[in-house]
Amino acid sequence: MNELATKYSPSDVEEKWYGYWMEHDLFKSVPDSREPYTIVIPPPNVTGVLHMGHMLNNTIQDILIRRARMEGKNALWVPGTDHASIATEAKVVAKLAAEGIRKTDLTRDEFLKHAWAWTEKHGGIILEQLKKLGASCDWSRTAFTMDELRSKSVIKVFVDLYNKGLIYRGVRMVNWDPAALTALSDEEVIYREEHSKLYHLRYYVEGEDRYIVVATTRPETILGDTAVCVNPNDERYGWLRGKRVIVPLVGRAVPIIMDEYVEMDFGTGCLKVTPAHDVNDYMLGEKYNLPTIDIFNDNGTISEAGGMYVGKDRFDVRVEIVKDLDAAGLVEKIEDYDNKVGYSERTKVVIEPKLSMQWFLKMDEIIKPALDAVMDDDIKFYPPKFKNTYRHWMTNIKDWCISRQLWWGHRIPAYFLPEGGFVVAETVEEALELAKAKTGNDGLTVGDLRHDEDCLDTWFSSWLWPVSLFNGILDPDNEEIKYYYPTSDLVTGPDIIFFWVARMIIAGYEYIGKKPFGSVYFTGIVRDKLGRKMSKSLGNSPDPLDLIATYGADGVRMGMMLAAPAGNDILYDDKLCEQGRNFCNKIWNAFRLVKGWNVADVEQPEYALKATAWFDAKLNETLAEVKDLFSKFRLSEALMAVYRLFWDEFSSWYLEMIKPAYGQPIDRKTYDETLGYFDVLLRLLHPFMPFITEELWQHLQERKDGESIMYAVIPDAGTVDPAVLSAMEYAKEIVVGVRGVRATKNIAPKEMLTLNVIGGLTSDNRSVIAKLANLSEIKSVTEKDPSAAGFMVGTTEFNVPLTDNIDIEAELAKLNKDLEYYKGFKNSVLKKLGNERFVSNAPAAVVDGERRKLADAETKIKNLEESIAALSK
RNA sequence: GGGCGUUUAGCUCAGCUGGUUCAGAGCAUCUGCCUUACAAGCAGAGGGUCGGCGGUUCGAAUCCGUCAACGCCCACCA
Repeated sequence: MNELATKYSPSDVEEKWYGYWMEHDLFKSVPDSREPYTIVIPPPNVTGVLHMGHMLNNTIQDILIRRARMEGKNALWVPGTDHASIATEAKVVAKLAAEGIRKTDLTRDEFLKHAWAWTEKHGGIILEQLKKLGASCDWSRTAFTMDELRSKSVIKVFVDLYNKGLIYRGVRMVNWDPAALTALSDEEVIYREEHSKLYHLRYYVEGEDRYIVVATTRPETILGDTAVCVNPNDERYGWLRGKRVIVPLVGRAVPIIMDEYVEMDFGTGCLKVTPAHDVNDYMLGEKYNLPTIDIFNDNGTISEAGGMYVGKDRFDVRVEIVKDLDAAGLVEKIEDYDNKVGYSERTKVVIEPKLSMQWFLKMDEIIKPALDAVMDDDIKFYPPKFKNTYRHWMTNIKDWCISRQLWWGHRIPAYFLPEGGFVVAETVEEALELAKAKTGNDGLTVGDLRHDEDCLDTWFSSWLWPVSLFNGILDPDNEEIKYYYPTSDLVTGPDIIFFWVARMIIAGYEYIGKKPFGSVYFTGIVRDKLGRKMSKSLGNSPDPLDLIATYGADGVRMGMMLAAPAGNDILYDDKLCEQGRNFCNKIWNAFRLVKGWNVADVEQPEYALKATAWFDAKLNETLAEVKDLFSKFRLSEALMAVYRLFWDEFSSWYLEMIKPAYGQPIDRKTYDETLGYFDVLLRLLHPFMPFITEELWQHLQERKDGESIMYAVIPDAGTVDPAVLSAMEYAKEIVVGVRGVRATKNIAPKEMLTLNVIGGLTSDNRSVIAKLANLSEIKSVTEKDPSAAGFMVGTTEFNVPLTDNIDIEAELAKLNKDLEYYKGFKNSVLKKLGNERFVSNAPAAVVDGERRKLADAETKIKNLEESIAALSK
């Protein structure tokens, strides 16, 4: 053990201990009599790879899990992956395309075979990456949103909600993704501000030479115009009442309708109405019974119904039609215009509003318990500002479009009947029975039923995650759901608050009648130094595995946590990981130091007794502080508290205080006993830095096979005597004062000095001061030695007699500067105390405080003046 | 167009219901050190009129108003 290298080398250590933890099943949890602490992982996309966001998120979860485990709780972190319907399907389609295979050439089953092959090949890579980070998930429970249990749960829930009348099917205007060829939910549409054009087009009045001008950002949609609308109060257009206008180029005559929906101030005050391709126009169409002309194919090209430009892409047509309109003299003008355009979250193409038959979940009633739970803090959000966001979404919620025109996902359990209509059932056999009952036709066979082609939105399975992981849908009374549910904390990004968090809360109440988790910790977004979100597409994100290789998993974990207050974005910088790595090295070397000591049950010298009494207090103080910070999810502050405890208090101060003379024995308290300082420090650090702490903890004492710091309990804080702490802070200031004299006077640390204390020193820690400042003597004197360099701590003046001549001018200048400062300070206090209203209004304690400040300042001024006088002689 | 949040040292942030020298921490910077655990280190030091303005108060980084900058969320103005 004495041949430890001077630098910590993470790679072998990490592999070794992760293997050890796995081999001994240390991550495993089963229900028992202990209090459970449970986290379900936000399931990453099954074919995804680890990015910086995962890194942050999962580090936090692991810290919480490990800490809970060390508090004696039965800690369970359940891992798993999400089938990510649209994202995965897009990847498979792209892969097939590269091989020259089109999705449309395949049957559903053939396609799914490819998709499963893809999933098996790439699936789970991300989970392996999490292991490198040290994630202490119970891998025996690894779940998948499309495994058998989860799939059955989803189908059962669909049927149940349908039977409750909460799921319905109908033709609605939905967000259509022309690349993925599917409907999307409102949440899957991202709006972006764009610089575009506002085209002013001429619509001639039928049979007249007069025309009106209509402004539009989408000239290609005139192919689907079935009306023009003006505001009935708009005097400019009263004459249009009852007339019809000619759609430019198209030549179709469409009616003028009048509705107050139209803003008179916007554009020209005339609105073209295309009911098939705009949500508002659709409403107008309904209201005025307008025909709808769907001019687009599913892939965004112009359909036969468009009549012109058939088969051409919508954006090409926009350019072309403007040219043609212009040639025909039908363009009044073209203005620059900024508007919001909706894009598909996944495929990044412009969304097309489209009328289609879809499945929806009614939201207005089902959300109620979920809204209350968060508003009443039954589920706590950290930071709480997200309560607002949540409430706003919940109170403006619309029905959830849950069907997708995709194959990779949970197929909707609806079966269409030959005579029209459909039935909904968990299995085709049940569906057949229902169909027979519904139609009265006993001759129906399974072959007569047509299974709905659509599958469900990915989030329709992940919203069940905290429930389905414990089989709470299929078997609501099982031991596991009763023990682990509600889970404790959820750690996730605010970007999926609606997609996932809100919906899990809804499902939790609907299916278990209880909240799914007690607290939600929203992490920030990881950004680069320029403030840009780190992403693969921008190429500004380091590969987390490279970082782990460079800095060690512990170093990276610490680096992430140093900059990650709850809810704040974190600006990533390699410096952070460097700091983490350096800290590992510090811990490593502190261990090398103490391990070299000769321990024995020996009587301790005075300075060591003082040091130990103080560090006891300091340690307990930090234990309490860290516990408090954890309870508030202030993890970066908790880490900083431990960091400073280890580096400053323990290494720089305590170890220097007790450092034995070469070969001298030292007592066991520092490291050679259970719950000795080193042991407790490692325990405190372990949730943040699991690998190095396990490595050193195993070196600390002989351990049994299977024993691990993972289950070493973090002790509760003992009582702290604040007087012990402040006494040592005072002693430290004196030491710093002497060191300052050494630094300015160029005196080597090994040269012993005498310290004169004017008026004498009141301190229990003289022995510690003498040791750390390397003093041969601490002497009480009555006045300053003119050849000494001085400093002041509190109201006491100290000086160090020097053998060399000192620079009297410099010393005087320093003293005078101090004197000026304290005189100014005294004046401001005097002014305050001279203020009648302050003295009569402020609480007595505050006034007393000011009086004390005044007395202190006066003492200091007197001391300084005496020193100056002595020096000036 | 609505709502929310942020603005404190060069950087990232902490400062809870106004009052103990409250203006702090880490990093970075500067100076001196290869002092027998650690140069990925040790010792010491410098650095901010708390975004601007106005108000409440004996007293404001903290409370109120207002302005500015930045960020996020939501919304059907073509």
